[in-house]
Amino acid sequence: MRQLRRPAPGRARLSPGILLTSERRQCVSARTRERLRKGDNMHAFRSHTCVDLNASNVGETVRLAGWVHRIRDHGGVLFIDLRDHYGITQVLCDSDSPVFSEVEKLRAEWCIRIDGTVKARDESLVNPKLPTGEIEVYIRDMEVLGRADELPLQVFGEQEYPEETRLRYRYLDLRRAEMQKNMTLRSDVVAAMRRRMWDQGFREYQTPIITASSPEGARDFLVPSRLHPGKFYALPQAPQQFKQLIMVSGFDKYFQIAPCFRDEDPRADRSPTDFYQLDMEMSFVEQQDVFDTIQPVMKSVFEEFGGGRKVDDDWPQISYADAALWYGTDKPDLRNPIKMQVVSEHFEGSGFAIFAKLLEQEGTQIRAIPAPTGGSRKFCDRMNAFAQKEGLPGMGYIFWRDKDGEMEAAGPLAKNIGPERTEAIRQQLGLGVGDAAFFLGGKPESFERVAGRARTVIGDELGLTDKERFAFAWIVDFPMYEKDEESGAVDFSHNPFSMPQGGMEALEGDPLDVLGYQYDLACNGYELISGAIRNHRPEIMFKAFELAGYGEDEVRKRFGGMVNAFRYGAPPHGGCAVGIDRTVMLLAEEDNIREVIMFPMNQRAEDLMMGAPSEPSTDQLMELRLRVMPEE
RNA sequence: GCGGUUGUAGCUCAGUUGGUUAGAGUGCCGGCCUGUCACGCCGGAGGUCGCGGGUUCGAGCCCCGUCAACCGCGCCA
Repeated sequence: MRQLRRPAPGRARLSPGILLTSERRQCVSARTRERLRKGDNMHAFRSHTCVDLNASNVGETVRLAGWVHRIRDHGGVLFIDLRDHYGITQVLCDSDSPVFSEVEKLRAEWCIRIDGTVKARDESLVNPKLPTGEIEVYIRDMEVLGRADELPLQVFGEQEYPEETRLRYRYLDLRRAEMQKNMTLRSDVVAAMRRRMWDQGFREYQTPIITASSPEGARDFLVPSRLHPGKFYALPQAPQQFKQLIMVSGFDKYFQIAPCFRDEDPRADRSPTDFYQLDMEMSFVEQQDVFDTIQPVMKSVFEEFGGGRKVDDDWPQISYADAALWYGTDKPDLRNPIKMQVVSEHFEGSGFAIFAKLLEQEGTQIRAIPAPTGGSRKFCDRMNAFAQKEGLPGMGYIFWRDKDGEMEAAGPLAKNIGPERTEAIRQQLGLGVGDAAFFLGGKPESFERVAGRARTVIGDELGLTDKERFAFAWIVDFPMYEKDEESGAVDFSHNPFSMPQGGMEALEGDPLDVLGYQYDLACNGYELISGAIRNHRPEIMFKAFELAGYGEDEVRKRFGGMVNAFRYGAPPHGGCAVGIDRTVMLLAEEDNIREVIMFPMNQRAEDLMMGAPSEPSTDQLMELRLRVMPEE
């Protein structure tokens, strides 16, 4: 029987038996079939992959298959870089070869099979950049397996292409080295996550993809029901309720590499339509138990696949309130050492009228962003311009410089508030000559986010942020509720199924003071994990929903399945979900999530390659008893 | 829905103060070349300067509108 050569240890393996023999017969050429009849013992397409051959194979007759990566035509001799998933082998051909005239016609990205002899390269001709660089294969036979039209994008080289082109011809884009690397990295990361969850006693269980719409989250994707005209299924935004039901069902430790579907507008770090989570849930645990379980999984994945970048040992737990104050975001980048501070007292009744007047209003604050080494007017003006671009009136600043051996505070603010207040601020922030500080005022929610972005830009521009590092932080104590600024209505700020800290008693007071056992993991400015200890007590859940304006009937109607389940001995439980796409994005050093997804949607949630979304046929609509409303 | 940036050859980009026939590199096609590995050399094709309107003797360049792409805001329990 024809056999593939066993790949060398440590190399990627060729999956055996991709096609059954009978199927394989149909896709080989007449010429190959002829050869097989003659007792040629070779596999129909290849005896080795394009990474396999080295000096030890010299003299062997081999068969290779792959894509024409690059052709160098010297007239009398042709060099071809033959590429497959595993590597590149230089094959060559001169006018003595029986197939020279056919090889001359080859073009980039044609898929071919060649037979040939492995030859040692002269020492001066060895290519140290290739694992196969010691040898080359002299072509004695060649078969075109798949011709290629003129290419809309080159596989060879590092030319950049518009994303529209890349997505429309994704199969070509994916042939490129960078994408092959990203996709195999992703596969390896997922395998590692699975292995580590199993090692910790978790089992993987599947949950439905077609399910019921769940309110109070992102927008659902709806699926019309043919058997129940006028009714709709929904694709799950996450297997949230199912995993909780798995806990009620007594399985103790669950995980799943779960697809999640949300009909939301995309961002660079957010895929529209669908994305993947490492979803996990466990029974009889408190918050710290969840951290202790998932933290080693994440840490080891980052250590294994992080390309040698440092992975912090200390993962601090920071309250949501502190994160907002210090970093202006609930997903801080701790590689950036800058911490913001409240400096209101130094501006109360000061000569800087804008801030002094502001502070007379209820709920206002002045906060400072210290900027060590940022002490030049040029830099300060640039940051001020940044704040204006972000929609703020501007950012006041003070910077400290040396004047005749004495420290001098400069900038418009320093003049207005006088030397004593300026000095007090400097001492509070721990700054000195050559440093600067920026100031923002108002109601925190009005400037916090811009302040957070300014902190990031300052850290980047001053080179304070260590890029060769993964810095993690658990963000804890999220508020259960928030008030809608316009309507004044109280609603859940995060997961409505989270257990409020303090239980039933806590729900008797001001809802806005209630914190939840709800947590995120931030890494380098991205939210990688979100999770919670769940509310498994029906009476507390009804109360929690009541505060957000949902009556018991409403809750039963919408979450009836889960609420009922909690009446039959629900265990305390909690868990979290890891954003797989974002994790891989960080590991691959990409800043766009589409670089680590094989077939992503574009920015308008369209698949240009497959043509999604598309209009249904009239028959399909009839069957579903749907009619499309014309556009206004 | 809103804001920012970009839009010139298949691709990456240049294009001066508004002034002759809009360029380069790369890719493509043809020719030459027996040691290249980003091969080299010669030649060629390839353009509705995103689209529409305006100002002007004259617009790739200025103005207005519009479309598309990306990034961000809203949104993302």
